[in-house]
Amino acid sequence: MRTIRYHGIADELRLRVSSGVYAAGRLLPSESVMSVEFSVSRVTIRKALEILRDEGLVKARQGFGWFVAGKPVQQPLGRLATIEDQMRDSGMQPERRILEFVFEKAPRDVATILGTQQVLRVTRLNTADNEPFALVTVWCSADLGQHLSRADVERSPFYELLEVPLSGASQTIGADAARAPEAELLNIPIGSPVLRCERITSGTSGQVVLVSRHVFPAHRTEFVVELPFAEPSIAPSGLRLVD
Amino acid sequence: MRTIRYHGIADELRLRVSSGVYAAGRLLPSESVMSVEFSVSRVTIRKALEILRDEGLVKARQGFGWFVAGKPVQQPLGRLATIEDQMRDSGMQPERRILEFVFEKAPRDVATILGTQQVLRVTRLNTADNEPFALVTVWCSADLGQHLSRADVERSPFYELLEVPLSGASQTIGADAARAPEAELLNIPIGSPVLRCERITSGTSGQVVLVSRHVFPAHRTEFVVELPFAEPSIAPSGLRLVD
DNA sequence: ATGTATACAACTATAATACAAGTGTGGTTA
DNA sequence: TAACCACACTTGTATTATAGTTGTATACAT
Repeated sequence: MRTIRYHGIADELRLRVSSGVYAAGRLLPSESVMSVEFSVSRVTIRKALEILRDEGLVKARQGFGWFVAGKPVQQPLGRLATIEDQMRDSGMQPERRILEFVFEKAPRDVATILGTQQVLRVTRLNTADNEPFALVTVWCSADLGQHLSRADVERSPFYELLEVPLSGASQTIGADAARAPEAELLNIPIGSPVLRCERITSGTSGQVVLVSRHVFPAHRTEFVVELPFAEPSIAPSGLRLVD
Repeated sequence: MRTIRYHGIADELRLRVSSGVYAAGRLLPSESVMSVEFSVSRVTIRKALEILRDEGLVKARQGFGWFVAGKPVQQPLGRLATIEDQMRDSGMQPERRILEFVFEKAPRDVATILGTQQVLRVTRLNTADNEPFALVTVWCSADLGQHLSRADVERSPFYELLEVPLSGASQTIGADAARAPEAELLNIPIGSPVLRCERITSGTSGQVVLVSRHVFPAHRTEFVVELPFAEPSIAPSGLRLVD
């Protein structure tokens, strides 16, 4: 299977940036240096860097260099309140009802993400004032889950029960039509639109810890995302920290 | 009865694609390579591949290669960029068709957000590989829009045309059922799920510059949010309840 | 009708190269 | 001391060349 060169290079550079090999605010090696390191032309290196620029990971200044963009991009996203907080603020009573708590063989896609076949699956229904508003399925590896009991997940949020420190997550948001079982549980007509969200939560060492799927009735929920734009961020002048 | 060669080859390739031997979004071996592998001519390989293309399993781009289709376009959030670049990276050919370009009185909600009654409204249809992909309506104040022509917005993304520096945006994502007019334009059945987004883009001095509404067919799009650090919750961040 | 062989056009990614424009540094000059 | 300038180095941009890819057509064999 052929791969496009600069995609692979972008992957490698993304790894270095996110893993801290290239620290925040510091200059990256120049395009020429990198082109020698990867044994490709400067054009190809640029292509890879431009991908990372589009992702907001790095920035460039003509005549100066490429440097790792700071954290400000990530700040506004993290500041958004979670749904439970908002519900409590508006005086609602959030509750969760555990529907299933089983150790089983994971669906293939989940298995490949988690890297394990045997998993613990917990399916729960979140309600607010006795109105269902979210159907959640969480998978984690059977190893991790074997310390948990059904009573545990009924009492506390999942994240508090795991002894693994969590570091980050990737969240995918899409729309879909409600299928029969979930429609019944959520008390909505079959085929009515729902928000479908898949979240992959990773540990500090980068391994995938949790996979969770959420289904929300569309008419009751929406996502809000704050998007920061290219701020005038100028790296301190005269600062060249290439080791 | 003679067995037709390329039917068998198509079966084999279909198997590889659906079983994940050829991962989604990645390139297949070139026609020449495959013709050697199957010991047939390039023409025969093409016939097999064209069968799979008709089935929507793979796509081709001249001078680039064949790649596995089916993966919905993922829009990374957390950066303010056009999705068209993203689509080009995944090997698609994005185009936009301007449906309407009118100066008019804004709907009340848009007028209150923009702070103006007289606005320029541009409605366009984004396509990828001649498949409708997004229905977008953009409003900006008539003052700002009067420098623009229909040809301008046909050629370049809206952001590049405005002389006002942009600072950030707030985006609301929800699901909905497709209504009649948009369903027809997007070539989907009425009532099928769509992603509905409202984006409010602001300038550096905080004033609202653009209001835009986007409608995406659900099966073709999803949004991705990268969260650097896990929120203290399994629930997706940014989700809010609709009043 | 089906498959092979061949040729060529159009397109893509990459390489190699050149030059413009911006930045920091250090030396020179007034 | 302060202003200036030359220089090395950077990114930004454009051009040309090339190998490899799909798109398409034609001739021919089975």
